Amino acid sequence: MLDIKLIREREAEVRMALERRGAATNLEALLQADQKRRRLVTEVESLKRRRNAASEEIGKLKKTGQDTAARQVAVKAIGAQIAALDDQVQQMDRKLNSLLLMIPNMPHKSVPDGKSAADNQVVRTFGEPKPLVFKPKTHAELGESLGLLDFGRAARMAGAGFPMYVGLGARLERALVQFMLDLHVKEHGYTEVSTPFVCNSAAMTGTGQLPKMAEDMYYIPTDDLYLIPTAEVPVTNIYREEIIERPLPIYLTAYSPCFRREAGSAGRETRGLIRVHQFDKVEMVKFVEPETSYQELETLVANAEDVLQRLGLTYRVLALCAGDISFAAAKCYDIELWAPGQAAWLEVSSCSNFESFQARRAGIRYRTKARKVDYIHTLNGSGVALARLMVAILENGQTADGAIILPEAIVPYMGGLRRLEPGQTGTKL
RNA sequence: GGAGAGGUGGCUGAGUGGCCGAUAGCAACGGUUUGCUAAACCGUCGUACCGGGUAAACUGGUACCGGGGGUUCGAAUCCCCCCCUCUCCGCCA
Repeated sequence: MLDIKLIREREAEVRMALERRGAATNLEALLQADQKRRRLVTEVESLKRRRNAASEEIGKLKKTGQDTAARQVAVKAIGAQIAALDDQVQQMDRKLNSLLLMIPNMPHKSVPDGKSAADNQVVRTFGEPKPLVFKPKTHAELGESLGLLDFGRAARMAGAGFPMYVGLGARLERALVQFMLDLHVKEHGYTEVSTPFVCNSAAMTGTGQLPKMAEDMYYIPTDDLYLIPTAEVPVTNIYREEIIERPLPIYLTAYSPCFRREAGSAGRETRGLIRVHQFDKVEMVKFVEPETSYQELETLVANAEDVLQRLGLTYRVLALCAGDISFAAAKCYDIELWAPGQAAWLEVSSCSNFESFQARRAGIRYRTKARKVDYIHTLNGSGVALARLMVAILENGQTADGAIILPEAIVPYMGGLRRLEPGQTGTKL
């Protein structure tokens, strides 16, 4: 969330930044609640001061054996006033907090103007979409014909949108996870963590999934827990309500499955692996000092790009416009892979700098060089998302005779296997 | 799931109604001393919010001893509910 003091003191600036998002935000109600809260707090605290002094006095008098009944009655009356005011303060706190939680982050000044995805800017492209000399198949066709994927049986147990990988398909999925984690750990300086795949509402609020995205998550009422939509949630919340005393920056990476209800997207991209309710992902999360967070964003993107470059895939990097960046982000780059079977670019990574937005919600702070406490900056990026990566590998690697040539970098993780051939992969279920 | 024990500042650990925002030790930070690493000694050493002050330094106040309620003139301390940790039992990959 945003700093209430910032909104209070630089309202116009905040309003202008939020308007760039196209978000209708009601700062007036917020500022009113803030003002009222402060007035109440000042009032109730001065009453508490009086009560404390009077109670102390009573204690002293009692020690010397004097009668304090009259004083006690008087203090009790103050207590009643305090209780009433405390109640109001609590109400204002709740109101202010709930308003504050609904306000998105301010886009950084380097974020391009724009209303929608159409206004995003291509920052760079790596490789170029190669025209295939034959009519490319989709990954769904390839996956089913090679026995790598089984959508039908998976749907029978869990419904549409829950894919199943089979035989070498399952192995390739696992190999890619392993490859990416190794790369980030050994070459990019990340520490691997393996976290819970469910989180409570406090954690979800901390990273910004709640309250706005509740409908997009799988929820387990019995335990009051949510399935994570991304490892960003558990990994960022590792330091929830802490003042980090260890040296910064901290780089963490994690594999996790991701669960998304994709509410409101029924009927869109329902075939294959493009939009699914469950997919695997390797996530990168950074905790950094505020002064460095924009440099850190660039290296974060570079780390994600490195995965794709080593796999020899064609991709482009987009700087999202102010109208398209996510709720919690101040700046965001998307990376999209070229998928010839779809004849489309597929988002496989989203790298964001949240500045102190998540840190403020989650209470993640650090000690500055002057030994003051301040909110840290958090960043995260996919490094990268698996289902769509699988799409790109299958569709780009396909040959005229229906085989798949695997990227060189993944061969060691596949036990030396270079090609997926029709018939060869054939674990028939 | 059942029974018991416990949750106090970065850590260890005192504190069972007012003299406690909290003893002590360790760690950390600043300094003194010593020929270095080290040690010794002195000092500093929680966070949030409200107010004063220049959005600094500093300063007045309020709150916080797992979380939430309650009793009381007054709660870390008493009562209730919840969460978590540990031990034993049960169940189980």
